[in-house]
Amino acid sequence: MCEPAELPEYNMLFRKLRSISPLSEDEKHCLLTLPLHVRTIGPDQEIVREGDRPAESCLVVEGFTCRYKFTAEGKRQIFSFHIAGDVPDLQSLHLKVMDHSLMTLTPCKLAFIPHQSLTDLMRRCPRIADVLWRDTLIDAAIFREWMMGIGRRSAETRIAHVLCEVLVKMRAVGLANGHECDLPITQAELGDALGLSTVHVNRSLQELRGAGLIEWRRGALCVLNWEGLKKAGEFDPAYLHLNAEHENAVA
Amino acid sequence: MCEPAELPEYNMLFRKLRSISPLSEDEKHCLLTLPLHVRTIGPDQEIVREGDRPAESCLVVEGFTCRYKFTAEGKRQIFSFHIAGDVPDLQSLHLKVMDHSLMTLTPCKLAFIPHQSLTDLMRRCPRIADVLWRDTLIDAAIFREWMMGIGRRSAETRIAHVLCEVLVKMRAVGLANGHECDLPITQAELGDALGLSTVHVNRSLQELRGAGLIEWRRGALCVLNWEGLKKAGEFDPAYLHLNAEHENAVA
DNA sequence: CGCCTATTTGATCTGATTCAAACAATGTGG
DNA sequence: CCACATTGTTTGAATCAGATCAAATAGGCG
Repeated sequence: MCEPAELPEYNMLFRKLRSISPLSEDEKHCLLTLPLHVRTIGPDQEIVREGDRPAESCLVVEGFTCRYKFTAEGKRQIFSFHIAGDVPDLQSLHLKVMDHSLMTLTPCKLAFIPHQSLTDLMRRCPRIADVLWRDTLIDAAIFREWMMGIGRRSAETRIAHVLCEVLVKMRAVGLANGHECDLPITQAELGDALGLSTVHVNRSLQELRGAGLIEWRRGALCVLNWEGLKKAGEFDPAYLHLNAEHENAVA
Repeated sequence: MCEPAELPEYNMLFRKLRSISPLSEDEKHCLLTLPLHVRTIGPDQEIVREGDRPAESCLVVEGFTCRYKFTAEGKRQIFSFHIAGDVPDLQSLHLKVMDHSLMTLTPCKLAFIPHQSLTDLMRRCPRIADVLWRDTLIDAAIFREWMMGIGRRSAETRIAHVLCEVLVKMRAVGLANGHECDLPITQAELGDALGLSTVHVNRSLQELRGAGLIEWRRGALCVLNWEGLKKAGEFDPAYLHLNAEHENAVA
């Protein structure tokens, strides 16, 4: 048996929160009191469904998940991708009924946290409440950035942008080495996130590859020219509001 | 001189918060202790600019405002419209640097609230902190809904949807009579919000008018066929998470 | 090997953009 | 009260980014 602090579920949560706000030792210890129920789940599984009233929130410990919803005509819009450390349905703490669904994209290890435990934690440690609120606000900032992309930017720019975003987020929680990270999602999923058809995602990716900006094979993204990709994606990480003080801070 | 409770600034804030969560008399009185500095401002004026570090948040008392940002190529994306009762930059409480700008669309009466006062209020009255957090989460839900529209719905559907949204929000704070409300924005602004060109907004509006769903002249929107417009916009108000208990609750 | 899923390519079509110009409404100063 | 400027709406025509349809190729895996 190992110490709570070493368990990957606590570790990822800690890394995530530290990436958006400095945490004291006290606050770190506070986090370790959270009861987490870990569950392993396959790819393409629903975690929470639109209309549900969850009594717990889910921390991603391993794998990739996404939020999404379907149009009346059956078209899917993906609202966000989530990586280890994220708590994609934290909002259900204050919005009781889910207005969208949550699913795994890859096999995942998820840790479920009862809302009651979160409420207790935040009462004992108001600073953590602030950090969690901040996290939901950053979520909203990312939605805005995606809106901007979908509404006003070209397919190629959009794709470059989201690739930058994923890499920076992965780096912030220590899941990237250099300019490489896992990205085990399909082009169709990327299309559903960016409001593009699979075919067009494919052709735009070829442009980015052709320009020597990226490689992306077997679920691994490798950015060959970071400055070039940033420029192609009009990417400025300010909207991610990352904690500049900590070691994994972005370039 | 009139009682604080009757001043429109306190009244609109109260109505807004009540529209998303029940408020006790105590909490209502708590709100009245907030120091507000009211200012009147013309149309098309910047309130806060991307990069700013505001020390206060702004409550819309009268008029319409919007959040927005420009692409590298100078295209504007509007992220949200804000009506009386909204506090569009509440988030600056936890995200110090603005990642987008805020401007008036019409002449406005704005009430500025120092962050410190908000922090004090929330310490004294944690329920209000919860309601404000909830408000920022509803904001995010609206972003998701707009993303869905921009990414996956036709121009006509998008427009119908946002018109439904505005009417419901106006009704929730008592600013609509029946199926009519003010909507003093231009078609160009609507286009920037929905990722459409002005020309296409115009033609799509003609469809909606032709179908007998709406009238929209001289800054006033009149919905002639609510059920029809809801259907045309695939509109389901669940994502607005309005407080069903209170009198102005939606049909 | 054979199956299933993901990527890639080609051809065609279309919703929406762009450009350009006319028209309507509102406001302003003389 | 009217000429004129300004801003917003409307119309028409040409064009294009991206969708759709259809089929071929390539990986991964039991």
